[in-house]
Amino acid sequence: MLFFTMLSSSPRRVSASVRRPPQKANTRSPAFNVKLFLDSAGLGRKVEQFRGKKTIFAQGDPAKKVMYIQEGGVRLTVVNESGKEAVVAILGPGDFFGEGCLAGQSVCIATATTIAPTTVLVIEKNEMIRALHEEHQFSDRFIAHMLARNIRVEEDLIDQLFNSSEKRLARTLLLLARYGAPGQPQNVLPKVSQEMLAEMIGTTRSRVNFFMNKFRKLGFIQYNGKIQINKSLLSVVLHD
Amino acid sequence: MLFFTMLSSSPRRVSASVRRPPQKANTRSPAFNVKLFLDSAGLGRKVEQFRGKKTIFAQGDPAKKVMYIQEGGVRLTVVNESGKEAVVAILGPGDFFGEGCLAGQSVCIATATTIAPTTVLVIEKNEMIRALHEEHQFSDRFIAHMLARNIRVEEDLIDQLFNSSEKRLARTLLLLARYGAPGQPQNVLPKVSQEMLAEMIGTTRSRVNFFMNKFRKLGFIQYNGKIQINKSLLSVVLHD
DNA sequence: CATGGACTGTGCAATATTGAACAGTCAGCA
DNA sequence: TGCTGACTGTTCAATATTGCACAGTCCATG
Repeated sequence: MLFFTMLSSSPRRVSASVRRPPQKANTRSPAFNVKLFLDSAGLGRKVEQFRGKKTIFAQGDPAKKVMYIQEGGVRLTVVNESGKEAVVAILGPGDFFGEGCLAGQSVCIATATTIAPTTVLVIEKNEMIRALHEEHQFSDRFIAHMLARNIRVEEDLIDQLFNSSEKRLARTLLLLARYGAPGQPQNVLPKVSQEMLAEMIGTTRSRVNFFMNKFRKLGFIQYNGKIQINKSLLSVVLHD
Repeated sequence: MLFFTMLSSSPRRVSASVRRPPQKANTRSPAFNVKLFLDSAGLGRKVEQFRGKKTIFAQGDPAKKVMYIQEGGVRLTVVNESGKEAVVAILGPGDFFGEGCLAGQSVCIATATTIAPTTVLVIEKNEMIRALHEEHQFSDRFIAHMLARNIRVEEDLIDQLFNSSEKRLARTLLLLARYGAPGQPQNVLPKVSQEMLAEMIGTTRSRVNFFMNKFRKLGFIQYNGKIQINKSLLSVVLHD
């Protein structure tokens, strides 16, 4: 599961992607266990574990490995020349990342940071290429991942092109609600600061604060400590 | 080659993607000819040709086929509830599209329109899945395509998150210059209207007009009939 | 030649968005 | 207890952006 914990608020951030619920990626090939496959193929011997918020790789690092998330969550961010930061994706168990190197990218375009206790399998680029070429099930699985990932990024792009920050905020709140906070009713959000929300939808805290208060006045959300949303009312925002 | 011709200007459009030069996609697996492969595998028997601007499939149509562009160019667009239109991608020879159905999408999320005389191979979803599973070279090729496509969309997303419309315009002009107009020096752009530019970068014609005139005053571009750009000066805009 | 269609150039009022500042709340901690 | 850090609430002025409307240019076509 993902926990949206606070980050050291060094650079401003903007973002666009909220991970869809993990089952999407996980149930695509229910009969195929990537971890088992990698083990038996002699790959994925290398397992790395991270506690808390650690950097797995940073923007600009040489790109030579593909990662597979076994457990936990990872955020991919990119920074501007001016120090602004954008969250490109938030990934969970069953997702690959760092696969850009397969397409010839020699350096990482993004920084990968864990956002929860996380276990990843590390696969060398060359091993990955070989496995993709030789192992049907594995390449099927990877293709499924890329297709899903692509759809996700495209949705984010379309969201940015079409929607006002008000709608993007409403959409993000609804997406976050699908995770729920651990042990809370389904309409309670995991802990997220307004600044984090601003990063996630690609705007400023000012704006988020403005809309959060607006939504509150209109009864779309309530909060004191926990953020609760009224899904049906919030959905209305999305459709004008 | 791509020609940026005018469209009937029915709905307003916003967009984000300018196709990178075709060689990128085409040289990835120089030894492998998708057309030949599909022929020999008994796939791709179905070839469709389009002259001028035709709709290959429309948003909302049932999604059952994957297309492979042999020749020409295709634009993918999405429309809003409010009739606004976004150009999600502009594709050329060697690109696949409609591959969303492989990930379980039952209807097309985008409309595919040809923007030049175009030939596409049509592959049934089931045939595609089989070929991907069984033919190494074909799945390699497809993975390469998906990786490249993904990087492209991510770049567009990052561009939207970070950049002002002024920078996006500058970036788009530079990208367009890489095509060049047929038979013109490399700094002459293919024919594009300001409205089209607005669609491509996700803003309004007002804005584009404003910046085009600004760029002209500053000597970054000239035009009368043909748009010429000064690459080095325009690049400066990108880096503040 | 006259017309209509498709663009560009302009201007402008109505909004939307940014960026920064400052006070107030709350929890953990020396 | 008093501090500090991390948030939220609330301002506000400076810009940026949208959405029109209207005139002027160019070009193909009847």
